Amino acid sequence: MTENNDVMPDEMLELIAQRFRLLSDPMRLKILHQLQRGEKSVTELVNNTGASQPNVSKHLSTLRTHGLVKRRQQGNMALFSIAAPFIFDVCEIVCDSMKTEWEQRSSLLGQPS
Amino acid sequence: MTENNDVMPDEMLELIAQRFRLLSDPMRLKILHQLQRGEKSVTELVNNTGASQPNVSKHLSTLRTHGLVKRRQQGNMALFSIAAPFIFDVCEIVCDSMKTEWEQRSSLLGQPS
DNA sequence: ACGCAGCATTACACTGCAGTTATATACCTC
DNA sequence: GAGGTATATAACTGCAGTGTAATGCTGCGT
Repeated sequence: MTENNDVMPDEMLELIAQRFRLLSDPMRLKILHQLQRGEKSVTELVNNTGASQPNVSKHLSTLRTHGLVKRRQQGNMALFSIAAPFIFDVCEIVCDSMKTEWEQRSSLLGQPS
Repeated sequence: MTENNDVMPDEMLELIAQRFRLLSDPMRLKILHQLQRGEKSVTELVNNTGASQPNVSKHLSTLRTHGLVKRRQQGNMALFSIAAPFIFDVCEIVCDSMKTEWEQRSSLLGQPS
């Protein structure tokens, strides 16, 4: 049997999973959240996130490789900014879902049957 | 300095990242995609995904632990279904983003400057 | 030219997690 | 209750990816 009801090749699933994986790290989310407020240099991100400089650079590198951020060189420093606004849409949905579930839990606890 | 501009505690980032991490595995996406078409038993999922039974069970277990699917026992078998519809919203956004980027690439290639 | 600040890259240790094998548990049928 | 089916769990292995320390590179100021 193993009917694979087509409509969704494994290759596609890999790509989608990869994109989610990029968002599955707290430090990367922190960096993206900082960038949401506009272009920032590496040093600024280091200061605002509390991570080490190599760490931030590495995250920015992978984010850029996968097209989530873009880089602009200005004199001595590198300025990064968001390249894929869809990020914030998915984050908002996830946040909302957490909020909703939390409210459901507390309302259930609030009025015991 | 290290101004942490509040508005987004690390604990929250951990939770969000965790949720994305659940969606960052192709096999789990495959399972969820199967469940999108309705309640399924473990054996059905095993057949439709091609994964081993322990593997599917384990994924279902973690998905359930984090509230993404729910379980209903019926006689001999366990029926699983989606518990967090928001999943498909975020997947749709990600898919759309990939599609958009792909079209941009191909349109750039299509009309060389 | 020299020294320094900003950033990237390398090599490496450590951790987490997916998948497998083997085994345990529950239920159904005869 | 014996045997088979459906699912869960445990222990283990291997790999991928995160963080760090050390080093390299580039452009700026003096």
